[in-house]
Amino acid sequence: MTRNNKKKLLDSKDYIPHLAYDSVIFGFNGTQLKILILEYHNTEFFALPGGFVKRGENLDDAVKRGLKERTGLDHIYLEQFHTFGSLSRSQPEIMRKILKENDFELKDDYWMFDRFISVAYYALINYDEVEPKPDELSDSINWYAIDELPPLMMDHRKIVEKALQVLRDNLERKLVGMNLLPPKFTMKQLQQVYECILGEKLRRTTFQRRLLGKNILERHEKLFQGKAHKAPYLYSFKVSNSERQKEDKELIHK
Amino acid sequence: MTRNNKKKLLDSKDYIPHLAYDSVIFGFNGTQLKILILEYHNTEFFALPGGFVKRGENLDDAVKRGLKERTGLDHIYLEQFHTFGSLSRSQPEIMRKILKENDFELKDDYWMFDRFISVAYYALINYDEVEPKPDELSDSINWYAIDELPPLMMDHRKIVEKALQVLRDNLERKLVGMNLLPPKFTMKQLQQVYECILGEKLRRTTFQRRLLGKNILERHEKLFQGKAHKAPYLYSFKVSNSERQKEDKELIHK
DNA sequence: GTATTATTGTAACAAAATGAGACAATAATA
DNA sequence: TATTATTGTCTCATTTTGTTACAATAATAC
Repeated sequence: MTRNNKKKLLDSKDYIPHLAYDSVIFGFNGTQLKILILEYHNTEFFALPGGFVKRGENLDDAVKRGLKERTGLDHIYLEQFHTFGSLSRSQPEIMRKILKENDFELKDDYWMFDRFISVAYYALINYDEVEPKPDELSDSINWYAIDELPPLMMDHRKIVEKALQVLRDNLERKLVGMNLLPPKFTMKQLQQVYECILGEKLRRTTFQRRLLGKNILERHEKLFQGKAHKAPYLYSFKVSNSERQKEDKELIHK
Repeated sequence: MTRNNKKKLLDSKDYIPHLAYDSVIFGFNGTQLKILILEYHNTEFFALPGGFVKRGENLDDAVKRGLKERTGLDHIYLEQFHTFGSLSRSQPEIMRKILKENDFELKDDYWMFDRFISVAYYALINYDEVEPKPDELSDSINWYAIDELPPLMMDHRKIVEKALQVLRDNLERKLVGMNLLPPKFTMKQLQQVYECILGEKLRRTTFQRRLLGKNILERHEKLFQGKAHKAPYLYSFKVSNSERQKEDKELIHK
């Protein structure tokens, strides 16, 4: 595509103006808690994956659509956690630069340059199942450990921090581990998820006793890792992922 | 005002389209947990107090403005808890009826008949300090006990239930009691707030020991109620209301 | 005055949950 | 066969919570 053949902008008629969403997509690589960050072409702007809501589309569905496009995954564990609506968060010059560097034809009154209120969601996905795909506007989409994030544009840093705070609060109640780990995992892996999210070390024996005491884990065969020590058992959550999500929904809409 | 002299509609130029807020305003009358519900003129529509966001206004400020108008109170404890964005929640015929019964001139393409996404907040206020005022559109605004609500319009019932669910989750962490009680209160009053929110009875001695153990209460003089038994002490929260809110804000925005 | 009544504050003991350390079991390796 | 690192579990101490008991006390009845 050449500079003379500009790309067509998204039509304002198709989208709800002033409303966007941003998603904090968490994954666990076995050691670190990471999130997906994209970088826009030629701008050095790092940002959370986000998008807009179509006029005939449920808010939740818009977010699911965006996640599907970026990760290829359906049925992702998703939770809305805050809506960011301050005036100061809108910076039209940033959006202008992004579109310009992506060879879009620009109009001064284009709807994307308006003020936006953004509904933020976090998603929990199985790191290994995903091959993130950059979209049309972005150079790359990559995993970044939560304590090694690049400088993020606009208020995206605040959004990530709020997501982490809510994730922590939900750690026990929502069985967060289930959505960040493969179906079968060792007790050590589960503990590492907890430690990454809480940002502190936990006592091994207490953790094991407490988790087993909850009666939510099923024990399976041992995992022989080829290491010179006793092999750990594999565990899975008793309630399946999808059932658990259904329960949460029922709680919400009851 | 006569039928010939129709009222002027709010101008779409002043407000962000498709975006509204609703507020679940909790108060405690000493026995029951209540919320403020308004009834629109001549419609039998019961609804949560809500409003719209001005184009040059922070989302949070819009909600504070609405609360101030309805309760006369500044510096209310306020927490955003969910954004409702499903397609099915929008019912333009309801808004049409409300405006019609209030003698507004109607236009078919009026912005208020569009789809709305609503950001929901809950507020905690001291029941006794407030004299709720109906606005232009509503006959009345009254306290209703949470288990004796009238049928609410649109999805407002769901909004209330979600508010209660979040309030429960926040009960310990956010010192909810502080904002629902007068500055000085008895242990029994505090326990009643907890019981109303949780919807279950608590054991008196355990509750007292646990709350005193937290070291957040200050003991003051006794309250002589003229009853034939030992007079209870009055307590207050050690951290003042406003300081506590500041802490929460810092947590959020840090 | 004195006994009665209802409620409050706290102590005392039991039960449950958690902290901290010890130790046997066990895969691979030397 | 001994060694090594890690895992699963046990034990005992500590803390928290559940439960019961009981003394203190403000008003009232007598």
